[in-house]
Amino acid sequence: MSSLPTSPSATAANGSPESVAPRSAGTQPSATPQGASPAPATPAAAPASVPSPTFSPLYQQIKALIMQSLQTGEWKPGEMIPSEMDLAARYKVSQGTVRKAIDELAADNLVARRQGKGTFVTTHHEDVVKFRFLRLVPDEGEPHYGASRVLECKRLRAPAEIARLLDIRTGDSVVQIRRVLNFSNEATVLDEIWLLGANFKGLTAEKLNEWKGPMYALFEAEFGTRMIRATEKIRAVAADNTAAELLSVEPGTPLLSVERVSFTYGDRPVEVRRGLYVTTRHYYQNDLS
Amino acid sequence: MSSLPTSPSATAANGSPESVAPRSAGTQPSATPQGASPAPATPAAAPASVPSPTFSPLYQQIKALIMQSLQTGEWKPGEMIPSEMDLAARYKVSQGTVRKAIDELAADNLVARRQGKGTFVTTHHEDVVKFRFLRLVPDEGEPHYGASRVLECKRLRAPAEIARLLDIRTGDSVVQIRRVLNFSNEATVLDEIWLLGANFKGLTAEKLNEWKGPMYALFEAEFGTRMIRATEKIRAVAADNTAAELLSVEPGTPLLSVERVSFTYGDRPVEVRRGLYVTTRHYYQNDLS
DNA sequence: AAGTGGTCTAGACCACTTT
DNA sequence: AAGTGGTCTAGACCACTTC
Repeated sequence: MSSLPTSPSATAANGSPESVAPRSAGTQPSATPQGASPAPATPAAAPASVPSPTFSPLYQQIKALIMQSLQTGEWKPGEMIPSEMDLAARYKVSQGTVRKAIDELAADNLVARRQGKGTFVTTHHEDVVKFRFLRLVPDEGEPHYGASRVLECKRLRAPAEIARLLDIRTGDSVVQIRRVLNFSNEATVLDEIWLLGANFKGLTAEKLNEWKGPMYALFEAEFGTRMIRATEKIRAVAADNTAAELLSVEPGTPLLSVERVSFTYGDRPVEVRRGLYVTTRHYYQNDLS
Repeated sequence: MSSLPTSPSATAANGSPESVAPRSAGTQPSATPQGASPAPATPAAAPASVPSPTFSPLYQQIKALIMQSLQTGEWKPGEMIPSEMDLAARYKVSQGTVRKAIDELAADNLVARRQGKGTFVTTHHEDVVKFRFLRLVPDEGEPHYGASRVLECKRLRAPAEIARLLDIRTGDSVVQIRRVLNFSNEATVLDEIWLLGANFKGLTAEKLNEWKGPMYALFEAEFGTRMIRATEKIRAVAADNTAAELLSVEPGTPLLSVERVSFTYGDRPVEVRRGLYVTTRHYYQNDLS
């Protein structure tokens, strides 16, 4: 939520809302590229003061500006963002600085660079992204996504625990979904999902069932809510009667319990999900590095 | 294992084994910084030939060279590597190119930069690194590492499955370790570990029990084998009688099964590990991004 | 041919740490 | 004060894609 971080010399509100720093726009690199002193009388003495309360490098500020444009939908998922040269001109910084900002956005998987083509906003429609958020891999053969069967989709008031995780108040509106995922015709995942009510008005079981493809792609396309990060807490639990029946296993069968909180821009939590995975013919893949 | 990749213009064997490219070493940036043209008569026409069979950017070659020095132990875990300027002089490239190489090594967690101090080889003695390889977090309180009780440590011939994962032949020598990890005085992890026999001559239960600290730190310090990456396959399983007894749970209790393969330099597997985690008061933490 | 991202260089200055 | 990594710039050229 923080807007432009204050920078000792590089930032100071000037006229243009797009311009980041009041730097000398001339091609000649002046003696003080960082911080155009508004007091031209003492050009050399001015910028030494103020040892910077909250220093933020230029490229971080550019990154924040680009992220803001992503959030507001100026550049939508799947679209190309302006070229590095264009962004450099827009923000009045060098191409190298824009480059470094985009480097970080690419590392965060918010955008993807394609040489010769441009830089594109990532989307949950891509195969690559799917595997980032569903790490269940079959023992044999390639990952394959079966159909999602929605059992339930209703609005209700958030229980205390869910509200806490979503950073809302107990009783605030949430949407609850329950569904079963089949992998090669075997019930493999039972999901219980809570979504921020405010962000998902009009979400129904029909919409979910009609949708072919990842649920997050639907959220992104129809509700303008893009999941960009998640944390998971994984445990082994025993199947209760309900889960056992829905997953066609014996009660007491060990299941992987995956509690996920997903975040959108600004690190705002928008989804809590509790998945129960049958791991007899699949496993949860993780890489440590 | 691949040595210096061939590069169209930037690479060609010259005298110095350290020098990467036969570029003009003069301080004056010549008209052709890429590929010093020996024929100054036709400056624009020369370098177009040879469309590069296996192109590899300079900084990748530098990265490989630095990694080689890490592997051979020229710079040991915990030590500082030469400054960017020194490395630039050594490899006869610009500081910016060295910088980019180190950037990637830092992203891979092979080195860590510390502003004002230098760049240091990472080590498993650091707290930060521990959490990269042991992701079990208590429900309440801070992560705390209890003592490791070694049940067994013996040499044996690799079973087929282990041999396959370690990329050796069935029957080749391996070291097998079994141990229990206590977290705040509760048995929480039961590990069964297989190590490449060739790399761990002289490893005994005594050495393991005397060692205070992470096992990987011992491997790194005493056996020159540094784990830099691992993959894990996670499942939920039921405790058998042996595991139940050692972990003080009822037989049949759901446990997290974590099958890990760890790799050292050159992506060579050196360890296979099967852990059984009690997840009643702890959970496996994972971040998706 | 033109436009995109990717690499490489050189030099300036800043921030941090140690001497 | 000196040395380290961190930021920023400007310009050149390369590789890939599209027109």
